[in-house]
Order: sequence, then structure tokens, then C-alpha cells
Amino acid sequence: MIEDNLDVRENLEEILQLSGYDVQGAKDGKEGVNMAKQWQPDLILCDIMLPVLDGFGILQILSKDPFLQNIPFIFLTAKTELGDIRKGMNLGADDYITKPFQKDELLSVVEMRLRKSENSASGPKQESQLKNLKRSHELLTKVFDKGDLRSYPEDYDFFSKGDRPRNVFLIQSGIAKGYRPHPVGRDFIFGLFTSGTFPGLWEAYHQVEYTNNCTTLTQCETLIVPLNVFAEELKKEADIGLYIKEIHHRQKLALEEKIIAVAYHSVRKRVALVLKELHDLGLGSSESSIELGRVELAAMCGSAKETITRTLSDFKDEGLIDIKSGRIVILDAHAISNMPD
Amino acid sequence: MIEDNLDVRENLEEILQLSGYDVQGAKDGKEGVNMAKQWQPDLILCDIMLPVLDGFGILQILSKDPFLQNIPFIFLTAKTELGDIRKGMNLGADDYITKPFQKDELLSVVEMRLRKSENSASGPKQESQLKNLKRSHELLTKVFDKGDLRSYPEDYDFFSKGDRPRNVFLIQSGIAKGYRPHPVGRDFIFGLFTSGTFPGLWEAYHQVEYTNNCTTLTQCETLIVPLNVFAEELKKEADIGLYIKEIHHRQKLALEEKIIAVAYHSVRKRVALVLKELHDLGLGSSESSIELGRVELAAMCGSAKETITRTLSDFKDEGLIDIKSGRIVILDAHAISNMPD
DNA sequence: CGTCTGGTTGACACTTTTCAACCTCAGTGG
DNA sequence: CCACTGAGGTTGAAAAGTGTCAACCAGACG
Repeated sequence: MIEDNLDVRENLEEILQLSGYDVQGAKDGKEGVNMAKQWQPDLILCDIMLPVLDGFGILQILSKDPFLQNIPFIFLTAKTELGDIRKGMNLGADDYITKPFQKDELLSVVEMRLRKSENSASGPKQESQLKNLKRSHELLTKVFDKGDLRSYPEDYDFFSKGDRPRNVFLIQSGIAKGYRPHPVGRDFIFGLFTSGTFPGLWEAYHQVEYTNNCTTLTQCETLIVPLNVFAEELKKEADIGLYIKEIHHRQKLALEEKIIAVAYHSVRKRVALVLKELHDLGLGSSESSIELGRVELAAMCGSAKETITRTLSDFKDEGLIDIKSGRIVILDAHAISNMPD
Repeated sequence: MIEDNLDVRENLEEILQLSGYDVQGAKDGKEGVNMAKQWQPDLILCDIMLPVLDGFGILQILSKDPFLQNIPFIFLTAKTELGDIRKGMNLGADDYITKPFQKDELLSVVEMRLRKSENSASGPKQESQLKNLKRSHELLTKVFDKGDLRSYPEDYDFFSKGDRPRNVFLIQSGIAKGYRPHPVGRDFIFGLFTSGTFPGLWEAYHQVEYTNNCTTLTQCETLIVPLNVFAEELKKEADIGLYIKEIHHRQKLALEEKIIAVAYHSVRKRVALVLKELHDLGLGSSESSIELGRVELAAMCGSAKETITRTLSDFKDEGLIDIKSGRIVILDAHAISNMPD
């Protein structure tokens, strides 16, 4: 906020701070510009009449700075004359507030401009990408039209850590695990791959070594395309890269969630998270119960298999799940999703 | 392995299995080709004289299949005649073994070809990428010549989860943390950024929302370039993408290591891993001791701060580190790196 | 000189793992 | 057909490892 009158400035600061905003004040134009460069605020409130450099001058300077040109800029002015306001808006200001102002008028203008700038930064771009992604997904799936359909038995290794990708996979049915093996039964499963997913896609696309193993947990019907053929197809459709990026981004997010869970959540919460993960994959209904062994579930939670058994029987006693000869059916998905930490 | 003589086949299978290889046998050419397509073996041993389809025919078929053309192919032949062998090699076989063979001759040929194919798949590609990467790193750093140098105080937020990148950063001095915040002091630090590193580079490059927060731990001199300028520069130098990919790949690996550590290693081991991580960043020597607070160290380990204090004083008692008014100096980096689980 | 922040230490409680035994079920061979 | 066997799953008891709570201490700061 740039405002030369100390009373007004302190008053404004107080109002905004009470509403949870973080406010920095400057007393003249020069200080204001420097501060803006230093702090890159989310929004600028600026008086028009100022010593040294007036509001119009500030706006002109800021609108030339690539760091600052997109920050919402709101004029504060004692003058209600149309001329000043018009001039400010013409220069590219986003809004104005006339002094003396109402508290809630100020806040609503500020909030609106913040929301708008949030949208303009993310809105259109996100949407345009999403449209591409949907198309890209179809394109990507189409690449596999040229692939072989193969049936792999349980416990077949698609790839191992350190391997260099030679093929790209699209699972049609069955489940595979992406995991890091450990010599004495302390595997950790990062995620599962079910029908419609592409194990190791990112590594194949970027031709980097796999960072973890991928092995079937059940028999898997899988479409498979050799990497050189895949690369050829990709050249034709550059957009696919966007989709691969997006998938990867989500996996990274999931990985980060998982590390938080393992670091700080109780086993009970972690088991619930794993069940939710499986539920989201379409597993755990009465038709398709969860057929994973306790060892696999333990590897997904990062705990001992006995602990999993115990927690599951707790859940069963509480009516959250049902266990039929080892297989789990989720009864109360809502309660499981909302398990307290 | 394709071999029509049952005795020879079983004998070979036994020898190879004893050496730890996983062997599938086929009795004629047709079966062999189908099996190769199905299993995509790491290496093929193949008799020349076979019913239905002979070894030469098999090799010709396989060398046209993009899935199979790069699998090492070794002829087994009873004939020692130069002609057959020559013909096989001309067709693209990788090696040959003459029957009757010595056990260790067989094994050494198999092992050699496996090793060679391993190298040819990864060797040259890796090298060519690495050369690019080195250059790309320089190019990337050069982009920041046009950036502003700014000094940020301790506890300044570069960005937060959910923000959309607006700038790209290159830290010149100081330390920042990449972390996931938590309402009640259960932050988790994914990694640190020191001089020469680029916080949030991948997200900026791909224009996706940040997945975690980044805040300075000490005062940081930082070069900063607005995203649109950065994007312009990138268009000129497409190679930079490779480098960004590589950095990201390493971070992902580190994240996976971390999740394993948090899931299965004791706090003692985890503290040692964190100390090693800091040591690798050049911290912890007597000149530049580790100045992180216990809370930050705890957030890197995923444990309570009191536990960190205890473990550190254990390490101190054991002579692995020294603590001078809270600051840590690593005395025995080797022992810390080799801490048992 | 008080106050405050961050580090250290101790006692205790709680969670989770470990070890061991037992159970069930499916496959196997006599 | 039945006993045997082995793999997974379940349960119990005890031990280990960590987190929590609370008190205390040391240095920094006004």
C-alpha cells in the first residue's frame, strides 16, 4: 500500500490485517516502487496524490516491469472526479476506491481483484491444457493400437530399477505394483497400476532408467509397444507429452502425500488411506473385492503385515469393511476417507 | 533356448539354472519364435539344425521384430564348419557356441553377451545426454544473467503449494527448504536448496502449480527471472529441457529414497541420512557448521525434535559429530554414511 | 535484569514391531 | 479318501522405539 497520509495508512493497514492480509506500507512513490520490486505483492493499493512520484507515475513504471505488470493495481483517491479515475483506468489500473471509503467496500474490492487475478493466471491456461489432455489421452491410447496384446502371469516383472526402458505398456486388465524392493521383505509399494494405466511411461518417454520395479500382482492383459515405435508415433503427436507430464505430476503429488502419511500418520490412518486409494481405483466393492495379500497391503502402508491384519479386523469390528476369506469389501467408504489422523 | 534334442536341452537348462539364470526351452523353431515374442527374453540360445524352422530362419524373423531385434542371439551348433558359423554371424547373430561345449565356455559366452547388450543399451545414450546436460547447465545459468539479484531475509516464502509459477529462481547464497507445511508443526522438508540450485524449476518450466512450499532458512541472495522472460530464453535453447528433466529425475529418486527411509529405517539411521545429505551439500565441516534448528532437522527426518536432540547427543558421545552451541560439525562422515539400518 | 526462544534432559505412555503359536484352506501324494 | 504339507492369515504377549509432556538451561535481546 502506497499512501502518504500516516493516519489513513495506519487505518487501512489495520483493517486489512484484521481481515488476514499481510500488509506492507510505503509513504511515497519511490519507496513504493522499490518495495513492490522487493516483495512482489499480490495486490497494490496506491494513492494518486503522492510526493516525489504520483500514482500515475507508479503505475506506468510498474506496468513496464515484467515482474509486476500483472499484479492487480487499485487506486485510492480522495477526488471523486471522473477525470482522475478515468485516467487511472486508462493507464491499466484494475480498480479504484474513493476516499472516504467504507470498510466493507474496501474489503470487497480487494477480495474481488485478488480472486480475479488468481483466475486470470490459472483459469484459461488450465482449461486449454485440460482439453488437450483429454485428446492426448485418446491419442496416447491409440498409439497402442499398433501394439501386441500379451498375457502376463502373476509375479511377472515388467521392469526393474536401473533398467533402461525398451517398451511402453498399457494395462488392459489385472493389477501391477510399482515398488522398491528390499532384500528382507521390506518392499515399499509406491502405487498400483490398473487397467488404463501406463506403468513406467514417464521413464520411457524421457528415456531414463526406471527408478523402481514393476511387477504384476495378478494376471495382466497388457498392450505393449516397442520404444522405437512409440517414439515414432510421438513425433507425430507432440501433445501427448503434455498428458504424460500431467500423469507424472499427479504421481509426484501422490508420492509426496505418501511420504507425509508415512512420516506422521498412525498406521490406522495409513491403512484407511490405502483402502481409499484402492476404492478410488474401483476395488473393494462387493463384486470386485480387494484381493491383495497382507504383505502387499503392508508394503503400501510401510508397516508390518501383522499390524495390517489387526487394523483390518478393527475396521471389520467397527463395520467399516467386511472380510470374506481374506478378501476385503469396503462397506463405509465415507468413514474410511474421513478417518481422523 | 531353442534346441530339439531333449538331452542337450535339459543339460543346458540345468547348467544355466544352476548359475542363476531363468530358462525357458522350446523344441522347434516355431515354438521358439512364439515363446520369444511372449517372453521377450534377455538372451536367446538357438540350435541351427531344427525341425520346422531352422536357426537361420528364426534369426531372420526375430531381426525384423522391433521387440526382439536387439536381444543377444547365440547360435548353438554341432558343426564346427566355418560356413555355418559365418552365415549365422552375417545374419546378425551375436555369438556362437560349438557342441560339444565346455560348461564354463557356455557360461562365459552367455555372461559376456548379456553384459555387452546391457552396455549397448545404456552406454552411448547416457554419455551423449550427459554432455548435453553439462552444456545445458551453463545455458540455464546464463539465462539468469538477465535476472535481478535480490536479497531475501530469513523466512521469506518463494512460493507456496498451489501457487502458479511466476518467476524462476537461482539461489546464489543461503539455504531454502522445499517442504509441505502442516497446521500443527508437523512440517515435512522434502529437500534443501543451496547456492547453484533452482527451487521450483520443474514446475515453472512446465507451468504447473507448485506441489510444495519453498521458504528461506537463512538470508538468500537470489537471481530471479520472470517466467515470460524465462520462457523466451528457453525457446532459443531447447536443450535446457533435458537438464531440467534430469534434475527432476534426481529429485524424484531422492524422494523415493526418503519414503523408504521414513517407512522402514530407525530414527538413528534417518538422522544419519540427513547428516549425509547435508554433508553432500558441503555443510557440516568445521568452517561451515550446520546451522539448522532442531525443528528443521526433525522435519527432514519426519520425527519429533526431542528425538533429534537425543540422537545427536548420542552421535556426539560416539565421536561422530561435534556440537558447538547447537551447531553441528561432522567429524566422521564415513561412519555416518555407513550407519547400519 | 527479566524475558523469550531454542536446545537439552528425564519420565512415562503409547504405538508398533517382533516372535511365536495357531488356524484355515488348498494342493499333493499315498 | 485322508493325512500331510505349506502358504497365508490371525492372534497373543512381550519388547523396542518414539512421541509427548514437563521441567530446566543457556544465550540473545531489549
